[in-house]
Amino acid sequence: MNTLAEENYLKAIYHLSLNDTNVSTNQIAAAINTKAASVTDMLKKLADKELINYEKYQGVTLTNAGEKIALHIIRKHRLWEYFLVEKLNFKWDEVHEMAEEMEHISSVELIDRLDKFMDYPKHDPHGDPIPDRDGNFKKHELKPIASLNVNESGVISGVRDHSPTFLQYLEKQQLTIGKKITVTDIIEYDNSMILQVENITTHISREVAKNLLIAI
Amino acid sequence: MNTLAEENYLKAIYHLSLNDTNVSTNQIAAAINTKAASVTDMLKKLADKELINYEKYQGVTLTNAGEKIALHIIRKHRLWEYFLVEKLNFKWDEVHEMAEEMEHISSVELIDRLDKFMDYPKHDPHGDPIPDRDGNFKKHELKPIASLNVNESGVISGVRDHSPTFLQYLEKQQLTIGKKITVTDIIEYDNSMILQVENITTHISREVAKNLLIAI
DNA sequence: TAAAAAATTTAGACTTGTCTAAAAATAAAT
DNA sequence: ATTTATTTTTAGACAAGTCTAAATTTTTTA
Ligand SMILES: [Mn+2]
Ligand SMILES: [Mn+2]
Ligand SMILES: [Mn+2]
Ligand SMILES: [Mn+2]
Repeated sequence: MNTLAEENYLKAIYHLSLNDTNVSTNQIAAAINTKAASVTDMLKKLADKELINYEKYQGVTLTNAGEKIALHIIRKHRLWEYFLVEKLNFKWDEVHEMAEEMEHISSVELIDRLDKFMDYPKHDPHGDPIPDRDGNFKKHELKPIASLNVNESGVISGVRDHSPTFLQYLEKQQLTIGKKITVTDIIEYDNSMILQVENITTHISREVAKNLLIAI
Repeated sequence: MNTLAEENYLKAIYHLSLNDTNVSTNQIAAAINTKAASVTDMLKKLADKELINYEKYQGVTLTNAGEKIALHIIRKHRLWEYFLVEKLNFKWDEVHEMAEEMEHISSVELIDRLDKFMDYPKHDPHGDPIPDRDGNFKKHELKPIASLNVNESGVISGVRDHSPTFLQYLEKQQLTIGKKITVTDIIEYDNSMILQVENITTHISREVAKNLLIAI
């Protein structure tokens, strides 16, 4: 099949494609923690395998075959994260690095059985959708809490920043997936927000409000 | 830590050490499906890391550090096999190849939690002992059914051949781990054996009798 | 115990994936 | 529309792991 390195490139390109239609060499290099020259080498290999569309200097897009592989890796990543949290009781800020390794386990039958074992979860611990075995998922439309006005509310459904420190902060503030929040005030001076989270009042910075997402 | 290749070499050396104190280059090459020249290269690297004791032309033994790593990989392999059979309902002949990949997942915390999740199993689906987190396990003494005389009996506790075809054959004959068997007759002509397995009578070849193990 | 056979190691080469430094192309700024 | 800055690609090198073919060592056999 594909090497571990190839899989990581395809996954990175997929994620970057969500923000930009054409993904640049430098973007990939930054995402994957390598140098641009290394990326160029790999892009040639992936293009040879017809997993990406690549024109020199013009950036890349995934072909259907490439996207299918990327989605399968993401499916595995998110199912293993769900397993680690729901079955092995890890916290949501602890599972990403382990899933980075587990997503490369190749057996399709294994991942389908794991999916069934957990009763076909639709979202991972961070609120991200889990593709089914055919790569399909309903992409829920989300928006940042920062876009709300006073007295508007929503249900926390995702995060834009997956770093452990951010996730730990949210956990401490009880700002976790599924919680309903209401904006009770916005401080004009710094655009920070006062939230009502169930029966708790919390004050979050603009920065946090931009990275915490609610269902539309 | 150690690379995937290094881990596979250490594991192979460990398994071969159970039969011979000094493990030869050719034995390793056969076990790992490589050429002797490649093995020699790797032995030098492992010796540099002080994971094996290596003297040119004399074969190798594991150091304590090397054995510890090997046992940890074997622990992971067998725990994942147990998981696949007990939680995901795979058959005992289907899990080895998947475990060959999963045994390289690095997190120690993950494997300890998996161990706890399954309530600290002592043996994998093939009857092999699962080392604890310190590498300790009680090596059960086993002997082949072939060593029994007429009217002697024992409990099936392991296999000497782990190939899917052998395991499938055993499954079909109900000759699975935990079953009590009694030798009711031995055919002198070919040394094949008639077994009573609970309320079923089965006829097995000498070859099979040598590879099916019972607790002493 | 000397010759033959088998096992092991060395030498040199190849692939994958990475890097630095330099060249080329594109984009931005005057 | 040039010049300047940024991005991307090429050139050449390196480490890990493997291979074949040849040399060396050990073991076996006569
Ligand atoms: Mn993740
Ligand atoms: Mn996630
Ligand atoms: Mn196995
Ligand atoms: Mn096993």
